[in-house]
Amino acid sequence: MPRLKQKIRRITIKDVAEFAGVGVGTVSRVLNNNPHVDSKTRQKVLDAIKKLGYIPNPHARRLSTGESNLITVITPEMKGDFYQILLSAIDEVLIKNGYSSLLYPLYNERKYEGLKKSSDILLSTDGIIVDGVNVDNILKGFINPQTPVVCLEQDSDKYDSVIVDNYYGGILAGDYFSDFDMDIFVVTHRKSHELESTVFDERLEGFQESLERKGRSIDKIYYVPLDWESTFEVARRIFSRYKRCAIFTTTDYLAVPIIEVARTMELKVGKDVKVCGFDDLPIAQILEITTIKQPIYDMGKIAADLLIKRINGRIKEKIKRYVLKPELVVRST
Amino acid sequence: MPRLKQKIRRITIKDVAEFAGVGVGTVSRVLNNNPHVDSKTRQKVLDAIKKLGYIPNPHARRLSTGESNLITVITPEMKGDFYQILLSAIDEVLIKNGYSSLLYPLYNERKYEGLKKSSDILLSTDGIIVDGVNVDNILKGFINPQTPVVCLEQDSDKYDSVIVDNYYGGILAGDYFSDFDMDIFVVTHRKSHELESTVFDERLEGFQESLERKGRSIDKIYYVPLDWESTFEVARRIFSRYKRCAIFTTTDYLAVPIIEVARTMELKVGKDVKVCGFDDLPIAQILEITTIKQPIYDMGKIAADLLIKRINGRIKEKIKRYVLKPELVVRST
DNA sequence: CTGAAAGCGCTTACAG
DNA sequence: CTGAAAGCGCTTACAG
Repeated sequence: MPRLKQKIRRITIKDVAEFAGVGVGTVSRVLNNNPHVDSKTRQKVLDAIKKLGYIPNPHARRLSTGESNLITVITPEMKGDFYQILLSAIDEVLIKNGYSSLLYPLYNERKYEGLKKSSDILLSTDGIIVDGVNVDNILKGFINPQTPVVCLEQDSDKYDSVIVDNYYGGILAGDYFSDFDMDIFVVTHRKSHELESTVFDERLEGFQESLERKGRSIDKIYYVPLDWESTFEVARRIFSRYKRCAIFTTTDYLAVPIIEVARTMELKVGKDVKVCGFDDLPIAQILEITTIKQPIYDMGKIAADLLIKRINGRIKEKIKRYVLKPELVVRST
Repeated sequence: MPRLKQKIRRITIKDVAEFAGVGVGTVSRVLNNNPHVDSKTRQKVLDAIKKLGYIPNPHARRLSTGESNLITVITPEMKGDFYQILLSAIDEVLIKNGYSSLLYPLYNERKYEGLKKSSDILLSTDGIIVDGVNVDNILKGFINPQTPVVCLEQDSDKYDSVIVDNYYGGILAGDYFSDFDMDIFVVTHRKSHELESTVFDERLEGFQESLERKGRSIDKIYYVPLDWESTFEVARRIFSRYKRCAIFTTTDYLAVPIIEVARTMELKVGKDVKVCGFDDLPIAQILEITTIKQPIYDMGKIAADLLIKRINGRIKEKIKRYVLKPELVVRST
């Protein structure tokens, strides 16, 4: 005889059934919009629910059905427009299929540890989408082997993956820049932490490779943290010496301060100063930045679709792998 | 006889018990680190768990205990350092008390609707922290009346709240500026959406009030969206006319582009151009921006502490209300 | 269309 | 220290 510890008794489906004078099964059917319920009975139940202020217990439902209708979405961070778009795309697909997303951004070291420790969150969902970070370390042994996982922006030989050909994107930028008769600089970010993405390096490599093929080379690479403070400094340093140059930034995010400094210094951006970013973030569209467009929305959509299909067992193949191609979008910079 | 739909059978506590030759109760005790288990028995169980690859089912646990050890954290968005700090502070308290946070950022309209509709997420947690957005609309009727709620940066006459005196912060900035013998401008953001915060207006009001008391007034208010693109434009417009002025931005975030433009135009920031922000974000510390410091970390910590205490029934009062005072931090701008 | 009942996988007071 | 069993609040196949 457990549970003597006096808890506040919640209103349950049983209370509703009693009040409405029906069986619990009928209440459950009403709750689940089962059409095989007489409309009068349905109304009685609905009234009882309202009267008693009944609120269903999702845990009981999940235990009973074996499904949570929840999807865990793990991201390395959550700042910036990129994730806004990605998550919107994912949410759209999930909602359409009756799922909700459970966001788990690893915005600090502790959050990462927390994931390893209290895998409770991962265990309670029907599927997992992991962006950017290497999952095999994190998930191994913590989740049910049956739980489907889709990797985004990260290769995996264990799970499905949706990746973007960042190297190819770099090539595109390099091909575009190789015609310019000016010094070529790169402003990029160097991975400084296990959890950070390697995409910047891949983009840089492609860029370098393309230039070499065309007999050109990078005149200088500036490494900056992923923030604007430092990039402003770099931009001022560059433009105090060079009034004419081409700059490739491995993300649009870093292009912004550069363009702003150039404009403030009254340099002709798009003519004397060429800038090409990467990602095609909303800010690149607003500021009309030439960029390598990454299909962020598609990435999210494809990943979510894939996961849903896996959950429903609608995929036969062992492991699926999507490689999306970025494209050059020439705008005014 | 339900559940004929052939599901992949999970390994359960029962399998482990059988394999280890003990009762399920004992397995449960091992799982929950109950000290009253013989160390040999414990080892047998542990071996069985490993052998079978057993993974506990959190839904069953939650149904049984009536607790989820989960806290929902609702924020109006998730961009920027502010939330990083706030969430870190909250997480720290939660983890210490054995809880995990479930992040629910309302980063778009759909997400907001989703919250109203699928209240599943809210229903499954032991408590809720809501930042910025007005909760009464959202939560009314959706959550258990027993579920404790703490409002952050938002007053409530229904729930506990932790707020910052933004008006007073504006006063502080006004008092500071009133001595400067130069034109005074404000760059701020106007609430354009139900979900946006009203803190900027409160700060502006305090600022205005203080200046009036000192016989001064704002020469011009610039309203911008909460992004840097527009703020750059505004900054260039201001500095093309005024080489000497004092600018109050209702958040540090907006101070950054202003300072950068001023510096790039080689104006003397801190001497000819005075800038005071609000929040004391990390960026304000890095760029040494004078600001009105908001105790972000404390806000999160106090809110989380309060919620935990509520959950544990350690608070008698009907409604608790904390009002934190911001303070002026004079740095180099 | 509807009710009674089994079962989902745990926890825990009880009785050894 | 340990096992048997009740109970958490749902869903659903079964038999009307």
